[in-house]
Amino acid sequence: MTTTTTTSPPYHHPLTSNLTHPISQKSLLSLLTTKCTTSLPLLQQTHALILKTNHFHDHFIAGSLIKSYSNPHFNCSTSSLQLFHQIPNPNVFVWNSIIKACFDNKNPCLSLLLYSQMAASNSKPNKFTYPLLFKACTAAKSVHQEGVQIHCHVVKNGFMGDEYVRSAGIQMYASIGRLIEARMVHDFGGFDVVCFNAMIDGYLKSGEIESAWGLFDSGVEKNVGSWNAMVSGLAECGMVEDARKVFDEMPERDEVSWSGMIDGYNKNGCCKEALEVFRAMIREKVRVKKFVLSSVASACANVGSLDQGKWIHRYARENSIELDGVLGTALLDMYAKLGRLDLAWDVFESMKTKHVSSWNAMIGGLAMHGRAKDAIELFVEMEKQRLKPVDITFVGILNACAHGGLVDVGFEYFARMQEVYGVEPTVHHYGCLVDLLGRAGRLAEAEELIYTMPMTPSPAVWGALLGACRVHGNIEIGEIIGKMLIELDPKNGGRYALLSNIYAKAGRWDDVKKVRTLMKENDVKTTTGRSTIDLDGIIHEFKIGDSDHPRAREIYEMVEEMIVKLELEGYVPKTSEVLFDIEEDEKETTLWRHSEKLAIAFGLISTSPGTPIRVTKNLRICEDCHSAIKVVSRVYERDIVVRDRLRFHHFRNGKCSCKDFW
DNA sequence: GTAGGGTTAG
Repeated sequence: MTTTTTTSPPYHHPLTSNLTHPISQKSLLSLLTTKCTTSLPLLQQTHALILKTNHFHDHFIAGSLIKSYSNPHFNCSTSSLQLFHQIPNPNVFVWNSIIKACFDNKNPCLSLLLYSQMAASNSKPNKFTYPLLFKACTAAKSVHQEGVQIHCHVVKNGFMGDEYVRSAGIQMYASIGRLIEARMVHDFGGFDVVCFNAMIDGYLKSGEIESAWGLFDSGVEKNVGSWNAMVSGLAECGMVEDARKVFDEMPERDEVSWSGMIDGYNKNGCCKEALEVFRAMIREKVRVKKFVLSSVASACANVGSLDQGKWIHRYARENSIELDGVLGTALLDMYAKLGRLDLAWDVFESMKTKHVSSWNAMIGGLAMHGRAKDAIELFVEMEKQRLKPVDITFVGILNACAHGGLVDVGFEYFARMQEVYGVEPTVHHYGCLVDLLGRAGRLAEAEELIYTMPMTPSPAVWGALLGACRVHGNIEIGEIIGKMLIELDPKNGGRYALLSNIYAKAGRWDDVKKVRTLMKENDVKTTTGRSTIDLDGIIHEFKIGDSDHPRAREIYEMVEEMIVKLELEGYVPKTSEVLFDIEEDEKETTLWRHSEKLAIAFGLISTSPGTPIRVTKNLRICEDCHSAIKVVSRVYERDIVVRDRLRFHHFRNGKCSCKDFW
């Protein structure tokens, strides 16, 4: 590279300015695949360098450049297309690169269109082209049309012998439940383990568990991938115990097996088990890579384990595992969910590569803590950086507005989302709006919105209104919706609980009883309320009326003490929070056995005065616990942070950060 | 010379 002139400043490329010899293809490629994957400006400079050094006509360089620009987090896939159009007579590698670029940027239809142009050009597709096309058909939901055609092309052009081509074909057909076609592709030619694994995966994704077992036990030679497919697939079907059995019986395990098992537990809400598997993984000295760490961070977030979460973070640091867009996001989300917005923010700031999801997680985290204004400020910053917010970003913003009572601002953002960013509102966004109006007590408008929204309201949307009816004591609307919701979603225990609460609040105990009978008839399993508290890395879990804890006696003694102290302070139990009709004094006892109160009592006796107490609850916090904890925070002079299913409550000196608005 | 895991919402 010739760089220096004496008069004007030299052309200065930060990565290669000290090169004295002409730059080679190899070093350009190495730039593209390392430094340029995290920085758009560096990529643009490298692009300039490629043009300047006359390497652009090299198809391999040009294709790689397309690939670099197609990195979804740069959000500039148009650059890939523009580049592509500047390449005369692209070869198959260039075609494959642009087809993949479109696919990676969520434009699979364009991938298919480009394929038809490719077919008309001099370049013939190769074995790398077809797997991409099958995936594009899956994503474009056009398996029946283009998918079948491409399958024909594969046969005609003689690529059915390639196991990766067939494997992608199997996945494509299985994705829409066309298992017969998938099986035909699988059975083509001789046995191949790649296709075998894809077929197992396809069966399990379609819920055909018996068929998956049949194939798995058919006596052919399996590899780790086959066992892995069973582990993840079974867990995905909700059969996490069976997945565990397969995992235990595996002849050998690789990193995918371990992370599959951890994810499997996570997805089934068994976060404690997920963490146990992770600890076993460490014990067995399996090399931990960042893939696993992000799952584990998410498990820590769900189980409420701050100490373990910090351990993960430290582990990453000590093992030089970079906080990339995904792991960083998982960690910051974890800290936010563990009540440590400060640490979440540190991670967010330190991330070199922030994905849109990282911003989403940070905005969502602020929303969860009731920091509506900060969430909006961060969104504005995101706009300044010309990042394109997505649907989830607006879910976060609308939630922030709902929890902060900013009704008008919420609606402004809802409009902005469509007009400025072209994001189509989903049923989730409407759910947020209903929540927004409902919390603010504007129930009639919320109801009106449900009737006029452009899609069928999901049970969650009705649930938001029902929740609002409960908080604002609107029995008329609440009763109608409650009944309808139960009809719509008869297995969801939470719905019965809400309706029952509404009746109880109105003192209609006969109706409360009816709800209970209906629940029995419909054989509904309610989710047991569970509260956890993390003490020195050990998770203590409490259910309602729990007496399993080794210090149960002391805990209940503490509860007795709390009752006396709180009642002196004028606290009155909210007995309408009890689900069923029992005697009034019994109701109070039941309230005092709520899991969050037990956890706090345990926290009070096990930590020194002044230490903040952090409790995580799997359901929404009940109104009675909320008002009791406010008083506890004042009487015992403790900061108490309760995370419930939806948000954080920071109690201090008799007040809660949610301003009783949740 | 090109593939395959992980995060955010619900």
